[in-house]
Amino acid sequence: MSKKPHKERPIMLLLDSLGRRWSLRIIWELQDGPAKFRALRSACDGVSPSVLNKRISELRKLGFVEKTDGGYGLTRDGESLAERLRKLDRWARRWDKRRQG
Amino acid sequence: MSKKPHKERPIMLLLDSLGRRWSLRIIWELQDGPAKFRALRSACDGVSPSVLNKRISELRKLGFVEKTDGGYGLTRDGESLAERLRKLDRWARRWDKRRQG
DNA sequence: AGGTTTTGCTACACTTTTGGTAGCGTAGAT
DNA sequence: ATCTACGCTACCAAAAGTGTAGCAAAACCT
Repeated sequence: MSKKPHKERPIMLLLDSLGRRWSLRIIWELQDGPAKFRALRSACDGVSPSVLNKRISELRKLGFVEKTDGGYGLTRDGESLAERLRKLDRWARRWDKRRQG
Repeated sequence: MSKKPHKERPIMLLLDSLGRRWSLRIIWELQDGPAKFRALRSACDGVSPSVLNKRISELRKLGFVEKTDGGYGLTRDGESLAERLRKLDRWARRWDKRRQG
């Protein structure tokens, strides 16, 4: 036992926030540099602006995204998270090979 | 250029599937061993059985979860993904400290 | 065998979230 | 003044998720 209640654990906050549509994708799309609202939107398969705006607010509140002069960009933490996504990307490729030969 | 279209890339499949509610959480909750449907359900804050069932099917199709004698458990790939989540957990704690001191 | 429990899971009505389109208000360039 | 690009809001439709009740099958007891 001696575990903190789930809701207080940072990982739970992450699993919950990032387990929402477009959250991870947005970070993924920002990894190569800042993007403006509309550009980011079309990079994310044309996600609706209302949702995009909501996600951006959430990600800013979590400290992953910030407004820069070139549009929206990743913060230090955002970059760090993006790096984890790149590792996941490599993992995903191996996983995919295993799946379908 | 020379990038594959997004939809064909494994990472996109992952970002899309795991970017759904409870997907990551389910894997997280299964990391300590198999769990039966109802136990898993209450571990996941009482997620509704319809959604849980849908998620389990998806995760099984992706090859992360399988039916074992003790309930639902992680496959090799599932374990591997769970290991990544544990790393994310450690990362999340550092991130949390940075945020709120 | 008969009865109780436990199990995975479906059905259904309801709420929340997301999708899709139109377009406003501001700012800068012409 | 006009045009363009911008972030973003409003609106409604569609999809996804919630919450509760409960069924059918299997497992567990006498």
